[in-house]
Amino acid sequence: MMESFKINDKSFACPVDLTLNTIMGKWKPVILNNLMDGKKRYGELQKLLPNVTDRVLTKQLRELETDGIVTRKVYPVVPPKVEYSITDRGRTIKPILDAMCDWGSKFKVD
Amino acid sequence: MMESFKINDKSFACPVDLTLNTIMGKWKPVILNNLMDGKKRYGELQKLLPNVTDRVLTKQLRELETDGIVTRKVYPVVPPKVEYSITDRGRTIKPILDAMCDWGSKFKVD
DNA sequence: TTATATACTAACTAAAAGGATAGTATGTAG
DNA sequence: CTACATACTATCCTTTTAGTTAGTATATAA
Repeated sequence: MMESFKINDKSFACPVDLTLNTIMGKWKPVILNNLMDGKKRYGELQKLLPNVTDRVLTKQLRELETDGIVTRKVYPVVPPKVEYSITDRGRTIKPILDAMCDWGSKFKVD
Repeated sequence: MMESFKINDKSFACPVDLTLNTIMGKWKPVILNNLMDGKKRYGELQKLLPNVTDRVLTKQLRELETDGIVTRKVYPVVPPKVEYSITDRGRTIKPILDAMCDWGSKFKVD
């Protein structure tokens, strides 16, 4: 049988593919970088990422949640209050983000 | 003025975005991993990646070439012979691929 | 009673990425 | 003269991803 890599029911033949699939998404790296500094409410994330729409922000957060990278904590209050934080698994992604940051930084201009 | 990161005329506000944009593409990581072992002819890559079509393989190779990650050497013979190899810049991506490989490997199942 | 704040959801559109299939160019071997 | 090998290119289609705009729920404050 062929070896495979699984994260919440999605299967990949190659570990790199699994990783890319998990942390890709136009806004996921920024979201993660922000959450590395501590938990954030939905509205805070909105302000930190002014160019992402609600629909997309929510979607990326849900995917990260499904993959066990972030947790979503809902407070039963009105108006609603929801906090997002990074999980332990999520923290293990940091070396990758750092490596990507280092590589990309070599292309800085003025 | 805002800082930015540029790779062949594409601008990014964040180094991670530049990196993702450069190495993303469904087949780029595999292509790169294969080229790390040494140059390959087009037909060899085709055999190594049996699930990618010509159109897409060519496209990914061209993008990698444009970004200075691989070089394309054409021999003026018939039938054609073209060799792809990784550049020095391309080799610097290895730590990222390795980090992604390590992370994804934690999700291995039987 | 009305407005407010917050975190969404719905319906739709647009753009990007990837895939399928078929075809092209041409020196050389037979 | 014909077939062959190789590395593509051209069309068209499907899927995936992202973006736009508008709307919802509801305890509380005024």
